[in-house]
Amino acid sequence: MSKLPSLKNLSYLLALHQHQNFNRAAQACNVSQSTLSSGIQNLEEQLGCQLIERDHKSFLFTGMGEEVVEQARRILTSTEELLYFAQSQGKIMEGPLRLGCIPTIAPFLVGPLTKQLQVDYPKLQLNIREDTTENLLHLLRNGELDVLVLALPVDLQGNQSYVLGRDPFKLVMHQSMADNLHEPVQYNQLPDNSIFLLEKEHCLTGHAVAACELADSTKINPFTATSLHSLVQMADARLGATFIPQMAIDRGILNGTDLVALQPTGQQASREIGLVYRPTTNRRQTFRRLAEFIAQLLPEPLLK
Amino acid sequence: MSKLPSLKNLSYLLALHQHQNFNRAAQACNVSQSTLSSGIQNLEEQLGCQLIERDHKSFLFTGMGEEVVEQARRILTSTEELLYFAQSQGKIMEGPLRLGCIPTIAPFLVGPLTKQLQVDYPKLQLNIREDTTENLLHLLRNGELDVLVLALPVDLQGNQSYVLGRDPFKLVMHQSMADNLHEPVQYNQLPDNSIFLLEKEHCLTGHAVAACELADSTKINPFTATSLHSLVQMADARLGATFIPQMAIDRGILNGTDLVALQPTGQQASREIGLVYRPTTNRRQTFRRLAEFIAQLLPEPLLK
DNA sequence: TACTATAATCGAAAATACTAATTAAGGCTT
DNA sequence: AAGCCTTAATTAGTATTTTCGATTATAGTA
Repeated sequence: MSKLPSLKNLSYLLALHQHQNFNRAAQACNVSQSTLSSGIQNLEEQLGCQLIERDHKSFLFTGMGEEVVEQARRILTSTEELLYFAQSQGKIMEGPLRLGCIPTIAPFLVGPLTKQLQVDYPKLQLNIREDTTENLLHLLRNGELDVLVLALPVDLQGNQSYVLGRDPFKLVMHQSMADNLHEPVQYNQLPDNSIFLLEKEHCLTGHAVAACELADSTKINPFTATSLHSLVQMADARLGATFIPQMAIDRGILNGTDLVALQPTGQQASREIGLVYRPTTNRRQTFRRLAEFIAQLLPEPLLK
Repeated sequence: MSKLPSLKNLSYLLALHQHQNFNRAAQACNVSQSTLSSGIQNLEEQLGCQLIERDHKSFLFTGMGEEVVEQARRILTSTEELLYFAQSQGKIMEGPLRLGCIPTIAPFLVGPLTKQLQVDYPKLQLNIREDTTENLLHLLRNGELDVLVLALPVDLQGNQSYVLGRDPFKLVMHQSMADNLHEPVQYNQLPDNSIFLLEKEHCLTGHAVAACELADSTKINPFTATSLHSLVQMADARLGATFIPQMAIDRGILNGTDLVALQPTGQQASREIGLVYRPTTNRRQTFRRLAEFIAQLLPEPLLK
């Protein structure tokens, strides 16, 4: 059996991939440029294949190089997790935890979550990153985040998940608009272009349309908002109606407005909230505990 | 960030876990006992926790030690895969491939499979291990096998799978027993204790009973067989009837007997055959190709 | 008590990793 | 086109780490 590549050299390769420059990568690794350079050459020799195409001025990762980077990232992430796990002596609710959350959940979950975690698990250092589903999944893969709170269903790309609970959608509109409507609201009672949604980057848009069975796209206004708060303001300005998740309403997003929340059409007019983690993790116990913890903060907990 | 443990030291730990003896483990690693000993101590220091409890005469892995071993195994397997992948230059159908297969599939698949692989991919070195589902899954986890052919459904324990196709069950009995039966056979026409099955270690037993909707357990003879060939012989000796998969029949398991194969009851009286692999693998392309390859050898291919 | 087997320790030797300085080449500015 | 800047590779010397063989310490066994 040939000798295994060293983690050190693999980390050099990752740094080089990230910085695309030997000097900066070397700096990031706290070694000299020559060390990194020879480390990479070493690796190429051990793996018996070319990872980067060099020219005297610059270089380019080969296809094989890119694939090795991918796999190396997973190996290093696993090793870091092992180190962390051992060092924390199996204390599952202590130390840093990097959590990613989508923008249509974060503002309404993070407050109560951090507050309650502080009470129950004061040694847990929660680090939260808010971004789109797609970006969060990328960061999870790269080992830059440990766990995500997403709205399901979504292509988990090989990751695993716990289903935490459901979050009902409400059809929100100005009081004056709601007068002659019956619940659940039939959308054909609404004028064309009267429903406002978020930009399509937000998974909430698709989930709401599907869950609330809004088949008639002529009701949807082509102008999109960038946040739930914008949607609320637009509805309050009597521009039209919109879908708002119960979580946001519970956290008072409609306070100080003249908006009402009506039951929309749809067998199960709600989205599912899930906790997503790498299949290779060794922090399942932590995530399980966290899942139970978050579930109890949702409008309709499903877990446990 | 603390320094990562070295792969070498992790492999020392694995060897020690396997051999439960410093000298033998060191021999297996081709290093001296002192090297291995200090490697382990080094690892404990880096991880900041005790992995083995020592007494001057012997030692014992701690709970943490066992968990670290588990995770280390995964890391080393990934790294070996990376090495193998790079060294084979992405040639997906070359080199060694360790395949596990259950005993109710292997004898009827391996022959045609190796023969045809030899023609299409002569550089692929297929290494086959026959064992129960449970044992095979264990070997897959430990990185001692690369891929499994199993009958589904089964608890994949976090592994991933391709569904290859279906393999119908037939109710096999002596010609003289079949005379006054109509297909699909109603089991209440059969005497008590007249259906013979395999030992319960074989997943075929459960799959056949479920797929063929054999609800009445009084029909099942408590005496169990250890192989399909035994079942066939018992049926040929007019002891009773049994379920035999189509794959086995196609490969001539009934040749030279006076047995007939009847259609059993059941909406879908068949088992599913799947190819199972680790979620962390980087040989998906190989497995995908192999899956397509195996599928075409099944009675009812589903893939592609 | 001598003998065997075990794992830890120690010091020297060997292998490896690292650095600073230098080289070589391409692109940019003047 | 000359000079300068940036880039990655190379070189040679140094520092660090790894490894080994020998030894020690301990416990069980004949």
